[in-house]
Amino acid sequence: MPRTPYSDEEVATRRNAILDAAMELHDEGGVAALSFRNIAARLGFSYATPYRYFASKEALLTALRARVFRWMEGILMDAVERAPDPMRKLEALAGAYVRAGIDKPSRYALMFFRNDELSREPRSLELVAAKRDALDVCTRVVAAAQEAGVLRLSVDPLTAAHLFWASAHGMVSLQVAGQFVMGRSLEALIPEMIATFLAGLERRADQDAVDAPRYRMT
Amino acid sequence: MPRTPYSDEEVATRRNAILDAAMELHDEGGVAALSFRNIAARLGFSYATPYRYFASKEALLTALRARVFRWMEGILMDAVERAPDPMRKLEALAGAYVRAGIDKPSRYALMFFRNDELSREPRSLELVAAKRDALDVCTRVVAAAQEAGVLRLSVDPLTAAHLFWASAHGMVSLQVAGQFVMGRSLEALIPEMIATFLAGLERRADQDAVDAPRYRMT
DNA sequence: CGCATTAATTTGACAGCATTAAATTAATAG
DNA sequence: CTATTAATTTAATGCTGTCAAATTAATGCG
Repeated sequence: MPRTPYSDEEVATRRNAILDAAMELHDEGGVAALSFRNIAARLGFSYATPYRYFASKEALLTALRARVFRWMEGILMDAVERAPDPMRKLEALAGAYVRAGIDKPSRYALMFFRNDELSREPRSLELVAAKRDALDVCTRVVAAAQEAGVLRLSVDPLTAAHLFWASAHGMVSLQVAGQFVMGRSLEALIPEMIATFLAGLERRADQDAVDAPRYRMT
Repeated sequence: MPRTPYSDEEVATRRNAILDAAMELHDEGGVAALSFRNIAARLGFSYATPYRYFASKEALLTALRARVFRWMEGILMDAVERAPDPMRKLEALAGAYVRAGIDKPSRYALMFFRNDELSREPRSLELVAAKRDALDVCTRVVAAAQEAGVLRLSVDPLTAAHLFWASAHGMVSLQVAGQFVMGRSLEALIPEMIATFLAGLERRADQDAVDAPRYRMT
């Protein structure tokens, strides 16, 4: 005799609709424009309805973050697929990452910047998986370059991928935050960064194989 | 016959008191705990009083950001002074930067993360100067290492300082944001990053001087 | 059909926030 | 003591997230 609950697909559809609206608002006006009330108004229902589908705003932001990581993963995979050889895949990967971050700074900020930066992120298998898959794209390209013999590594590919990611992330987030001094253009710095980084990986491989290191951390 | 306005020193004193309280609150509970009402309550006056000294919360955050950059500059200078030789100064600089960011993540986040990431930062000579001075510490150390002959550069010291900063920033902010995959410790990655980066600078200097580049961005 | 039952949604309410305008207090000079 | 002006406080507005209560909607039974 009772009313039947929504099926899983119906719930998923509504969750997706909420996330679609949230992404639109976020793209348009940043995280400041993202409120349950705005989302509900855009979808035409009341302001408390999202609570049926997301326990809190933090939970909604976590789901949105996962979406943005998936979006970035798609961009990276596209760029890698289009590039002809392993070295150009590495180049394309870094370029696509940087371009995406600069084209959509609010999305990039959502990936990494948190308002309550002291509290731990709520557990979300979805988000963890999305992050892992995005990093995996990078790791695979690095490993492929190594296997093809065009990039010798002094560290394992996962470590190299982390370092590569950190370099690119540092560039993008400093740029997005407007930290670079006047007259420095990112277009000029990014190739420098990539070239320096790759040369550093190779140099250290040489040193490990041939010579005593010129510089070594204690 | 009128009441005399506050002198510049009195105004500065009150501004400083507000910023002190703001820094305390921010250190304790992050940016979420930082409200005009909390600051005023801690100082024992009413919630609208800060508006006499800061036009908006964004203006207060800008002033606080400048303070944090000054704080970081002091940490970097201390570390550099203590180190005996140019190469160890570079090492100490990077180490101190990373350690400061990880020890005080909320301060580090304040330096670079903004809530309304789309709007431009309000003009503030104070903040611009603080940023420049902090970067100058890095540039000087890089230039000193170059002049001492222990670090050959393929780019000018300012560019190298930017790249160095971006590398360190990428590591710290990924760590602070909890992005590194399980089992990766920052303590292990940071020396890798520094060694790779410095080796890359030198390798490229070698290539420019001696040989054809193994890899070059187009 | 009416009706009970349960899900989904809406509405109301609360506390907190930034911000501005009006009201109030404090200090000074005649 | 009082007029004048600075500094502060209070009031008020319109946001926000969040929860509880009220309401609407859908279902199956008699």
